Amino acid sequence: MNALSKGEKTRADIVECARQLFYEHGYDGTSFSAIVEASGLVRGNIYHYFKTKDDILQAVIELHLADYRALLAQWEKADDDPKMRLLAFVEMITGRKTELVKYGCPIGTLNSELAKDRRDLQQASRALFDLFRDWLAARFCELGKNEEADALALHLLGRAQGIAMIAHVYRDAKLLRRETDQLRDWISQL
Amino acid sequence: MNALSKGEKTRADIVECARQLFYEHGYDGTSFSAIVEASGLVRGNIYHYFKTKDDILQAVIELHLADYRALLAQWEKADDDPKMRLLAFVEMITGRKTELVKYGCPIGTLNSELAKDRRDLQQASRALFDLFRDWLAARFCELGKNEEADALALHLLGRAQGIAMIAHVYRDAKLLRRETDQLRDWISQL
DNA sequence: GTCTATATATTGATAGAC
DNA sequence: GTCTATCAATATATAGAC
Repeated sequence: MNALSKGEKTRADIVECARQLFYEHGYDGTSFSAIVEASGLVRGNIYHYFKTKDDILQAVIELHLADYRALLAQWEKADDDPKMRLLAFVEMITGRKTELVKYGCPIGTLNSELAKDRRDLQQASRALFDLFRDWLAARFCELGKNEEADALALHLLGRAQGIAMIAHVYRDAKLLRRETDQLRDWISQL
Repeated sequence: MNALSKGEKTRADIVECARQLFYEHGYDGTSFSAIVEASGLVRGNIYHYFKTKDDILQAVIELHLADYRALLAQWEKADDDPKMRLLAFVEMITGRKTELVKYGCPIGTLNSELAKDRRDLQQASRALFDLFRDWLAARFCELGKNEEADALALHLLGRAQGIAMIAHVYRDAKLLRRETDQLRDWISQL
């Protein structure tokens, strides 16, 4: 099961390479050639799989969505307590601090870049924010905060984005740790 | 006084146009040609004033620095109370909400973009963060929070960045207003 | 499905007459 | 200080033999 044909595997390889390159160098900062080289393909061959660079980004966003959906499902499975589930979100941040300090938040930096000049693509990548927004809001509902659930979800998302951004700008993992501790306190006191 | 020679005025025009273009479309998203056109110059002429695009960015950063230094001085002059001075920082965010929702924070989005692939330039643009970081920390010192002044400054900067980012991603001015109200409360209760 | 060769546009940047 | 012409590099993208 889960067997991929050769073409499917090549396609999956391209998307995985592109995701990492987009994360490390940005969408605009990643050339078609860079993706081709990283994938071990030959120059013109990539066009057999993707017509345009924008198509690759769409596939990268879908891969992100699938991965994060699986992660959220895992958090829900691991614990029934809504506060523990919210803490799992914060744990993700501290657990990924090394890459966050180096490259920033994969969702935030992507959206931020695309929002400037590629509003069509930004709309697609905003689905990643929506995924977390809705999941977090559902947890706040579980806590009985139905009225303010969405506002609380956006607040927490914003806090997380701010932390990731400052930690990225100053390349400071200690700051990230200190700030996530405050987030944990905030959740505990809800 | 303050008279600019023709060359100096042309140079200042280029920098002002570049600043706006970098803000609206990003550094990488702004071509040399775009700056030339916006400045009303002729194609090759811009190289008389700036050897490289990176040089233009340096000048843009310095323009930003000068403007923000003047703004901070104005806030200090307007009120002696440290809390009121901190509130002036928050007022800036709400006062600029239209452009923040449209293009994000000029400092944050610039740093975020450059941090990905142009670490040399990011280091220069980080001076803009340092300017606010040091100024905010000085205000927390005035409040007697000497030990935690820098941590509080970075916390406030992060909160502001997170708010700007989410408001930008969702193009939502109401969210920005709601979140800055919370920042105001946070400052009042210090 | 793979590979070579190439088209076409745009980029940042330069040389040199005026 | 202004303008024209142009360069070299790189970008995305295509055609077509194998």
